[in-house]
Amino acid sequence: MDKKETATTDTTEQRIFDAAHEVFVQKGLDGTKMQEIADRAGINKALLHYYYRSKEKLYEMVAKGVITRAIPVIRQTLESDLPLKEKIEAFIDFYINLISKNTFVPMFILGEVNKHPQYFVEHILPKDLPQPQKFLQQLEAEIAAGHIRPIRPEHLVVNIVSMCVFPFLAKPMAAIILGMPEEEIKAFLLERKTAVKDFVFAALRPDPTA
Amino acid sequence: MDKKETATTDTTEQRIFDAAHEVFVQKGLDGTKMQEIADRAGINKALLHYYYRSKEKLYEMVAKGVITRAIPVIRQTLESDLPLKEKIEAFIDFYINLISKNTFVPMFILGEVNKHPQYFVEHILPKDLPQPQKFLQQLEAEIAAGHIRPIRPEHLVVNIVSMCVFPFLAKPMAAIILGMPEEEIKAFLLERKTAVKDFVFAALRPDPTA
DNA sequence: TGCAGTCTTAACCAAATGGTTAAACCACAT
DNA sequence: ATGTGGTTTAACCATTTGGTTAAGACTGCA
Repeated sequence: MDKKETATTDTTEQRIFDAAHEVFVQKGLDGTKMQEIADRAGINKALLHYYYRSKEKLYEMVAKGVITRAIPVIRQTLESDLPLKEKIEAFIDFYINLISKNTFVPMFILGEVNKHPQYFVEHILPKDLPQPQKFLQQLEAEIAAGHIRPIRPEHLVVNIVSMCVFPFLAKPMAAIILGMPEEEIKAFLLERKTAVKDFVFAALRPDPTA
Repeated sequence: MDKKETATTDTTEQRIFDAAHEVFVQKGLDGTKMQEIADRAGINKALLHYYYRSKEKLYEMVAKGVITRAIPVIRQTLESDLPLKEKIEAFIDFYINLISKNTFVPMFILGEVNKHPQYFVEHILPKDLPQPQKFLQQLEAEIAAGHIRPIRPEHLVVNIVSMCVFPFLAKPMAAIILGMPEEEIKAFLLERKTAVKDFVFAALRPDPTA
């Protein structure tokens, strides 16, 4: 019997998982010490190995948890039948809401992807990723109909994701460079929900000569 | 006499610095082992401490080097007297050129900023950062003159930087999600020089009813 | 050639780190 | 009360890690 199948709230196993999630997400695989997870979970370090066998396996479970929590909603957003404009709005809302509630997560994912790309692709990323094809096709149809300005669809997707995610990544530096105190930068980041939509739709307006 | 003042090309000290730069930029402070730097520099590990005294001091010098190499050009771009459109173009060109030649650097900077924000601000970031005020004022003047569509200047700056930097950060994942092989993703990233400009200027067009 | 200063090496050190072990503890069933 | 299986503990282990040390090698100068 696999021990992990019996996990319920507030068991030792779950407490370890929650603590590990917090620490791994902040400090990544290399920066996380097992003793720190144990301290945070309020347990003896040997239990980490009793329940999860190794640091790497614990990390793998945590990382998979982080990724698989986002996947269904990304998939729903990308693959739904909503009209394009509403889909873009839903996508932006989703991304900014998700990240503002889990501010360490994007940095964690990107950090680990860049540090251990092979490992991440083979062990953490699910095989059935959401496919942007439907979204891209919708975009192409709107361009062909002259409703929006021509743009290579991949660039639009990358632009939107960039503008949603990066400001959270760069928050400490942005606060300094833009001269914003903590409360102000927080408000600024939430304001980006409307700012990004506004910018994207402004960019997508057809040329007046078209 | 401060040993570091005598550094010239291909001395042991410089070889250590170059090796440390490569490893720190890829693996960050936590993930970097001193033996690895020594191996890469082809020297005995004790020399790391002889020349740089500690891991932290070596890291500090490398990180400062990374930051200070970019600052003068960012400052020139932001604070120059170029017209706004040309300034935006120069900024985008600069950022994408810089990053495509140092693909690990943005991840390094963001990683370290997020992991050790206090330390980074106090020890690595120079006190005299480039000020975006002139750029922001130019933008406000153009908005007031009706030449460009109203946008909160900070959002525009953040949008531009986001679209320049993030795609390089997310390259491994983007390649998978967009189904692009290595050569194609490279070309795609360089293509973003024109794509980002195009998008930004499209977004800044005044509304036809204005 | 000798000397002093600098550079380099190999061995060593103490602490940290991920992991192991055996015994104690706990709950439940007989 | 005893046995059993599962959980937890404290001590321990081997390796890794950043750093130190002392001796040898090298260089430049008188």
